Amino acid sequence: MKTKEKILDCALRLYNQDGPNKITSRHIATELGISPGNLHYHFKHTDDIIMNLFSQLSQSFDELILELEEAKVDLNYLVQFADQSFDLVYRYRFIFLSFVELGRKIPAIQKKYQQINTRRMHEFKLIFNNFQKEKIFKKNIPEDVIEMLVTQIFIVGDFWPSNNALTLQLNQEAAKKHYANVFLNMFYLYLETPIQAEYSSYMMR
Amino acid sequence: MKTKEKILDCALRLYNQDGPNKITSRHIATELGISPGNLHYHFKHTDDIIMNLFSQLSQSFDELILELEEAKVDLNYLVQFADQSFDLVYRYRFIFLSFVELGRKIPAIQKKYQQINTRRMHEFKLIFNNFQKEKIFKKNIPEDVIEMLVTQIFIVGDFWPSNNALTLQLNQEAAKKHYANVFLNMFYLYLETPIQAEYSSYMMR
DNA sequence: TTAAATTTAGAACAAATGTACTAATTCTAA
DNA sequence: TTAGAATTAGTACATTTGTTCTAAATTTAA
Repeated sequence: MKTKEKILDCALRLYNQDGPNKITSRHIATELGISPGNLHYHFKHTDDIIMNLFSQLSQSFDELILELEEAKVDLNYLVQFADQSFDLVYRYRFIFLSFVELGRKIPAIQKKYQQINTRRMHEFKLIFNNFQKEKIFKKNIPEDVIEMLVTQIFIVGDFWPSNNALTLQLNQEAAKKHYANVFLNMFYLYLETPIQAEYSSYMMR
Repeated sequence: MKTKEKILDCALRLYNQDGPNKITSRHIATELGISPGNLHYHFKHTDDIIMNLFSQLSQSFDELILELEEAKVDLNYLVQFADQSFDLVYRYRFIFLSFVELGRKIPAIQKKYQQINTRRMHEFKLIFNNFQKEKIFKKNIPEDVIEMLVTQIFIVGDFWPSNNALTLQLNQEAAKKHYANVFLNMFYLYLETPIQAEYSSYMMR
């Protein structure tokens, strides 16, 4: 593996472990057994490492949403999307655990997040409208209640690692399972009654 | 006002403005026009200031929950509780915007948060069970769906300032209004159909 | 093989930051 | 009024951190 990749991998691991505030370029260099001079040859600024990791994350997210836009989304697909999203969020959890501070320090992060968020919120509104047409969702739900559901979904989807870190501190598998459940249950009551039963089986994985 | 109070007020303002990472004890001292020596006479460690502010917050929260535990909670009361909670969260928003990092740096913060969280989650489960008995909530909702609702509620309740900071960046009044709506709409579908209409009027404030 | 490019180590510098220390000033209570 | 306590200012020090610089080592390509 190239040194540049090694630095990114090591940084991701240390950031996830101790948070980006506690980890300095010297920590990363020491952990890798290279000199600080070498590290800064590959990344002039320490923030470039964080920005680089964020770019990895946002690219993966872009790909996920692109698939979503092009697929025929049914309930099954939605569960699968949630699964993949949760994996991604866990992999780069240090970003979500310090999102606001990173966004402040590195404006490009905040800007890109806004793009992704706008796009996925729009996409989910379409999906839910479609669910209503196809009688997966109940028909008689006010427009703005659905609108708010989308906001709720993404707050939970982005900040479950923070909730986990502050309370239960579940490990990867347990956390994923628990919060994917919390997430998917957000639209349980939106489902048509016959679908609810079918949907429950997804939950029992 | 005593110097100690002035320091706390000023720190709260600056932390809310720029985040606790960017603000040092020197910043606070300069802003107040006092010397760093003076500031550290009142707070030996910079983190003591943060801890002190967090104690203010958690005390207010404790009081809110105590009221909740002792009151006969109906829908009206719940809306009022949400309102007060949102005011409190906004007032100390810097904490919620950096919750995980602060919890890591100052373990007492994390510990106290866990206490509060356990308590309010327990209380909300009781309230919702009661709502089912009193036919405010629908009867045929699975136990664990209600259980998850409580988790969802507190993730949204604690991290709406983060979502706001990263996306819409609404100011105090607009943010409160918007996210209180998002929050209260989380249990719209849980309400018995006749109650839903009545409940809508609360939303239109 | 060898010259150029790339990579690396290690030292050094500057700025920031928490905090300790000392002396002066102000306040308080007898 | 005055001695002691509390408060304040200002300086200084140690540590951390990002970053730069120089020279050595290694790799690459002709």
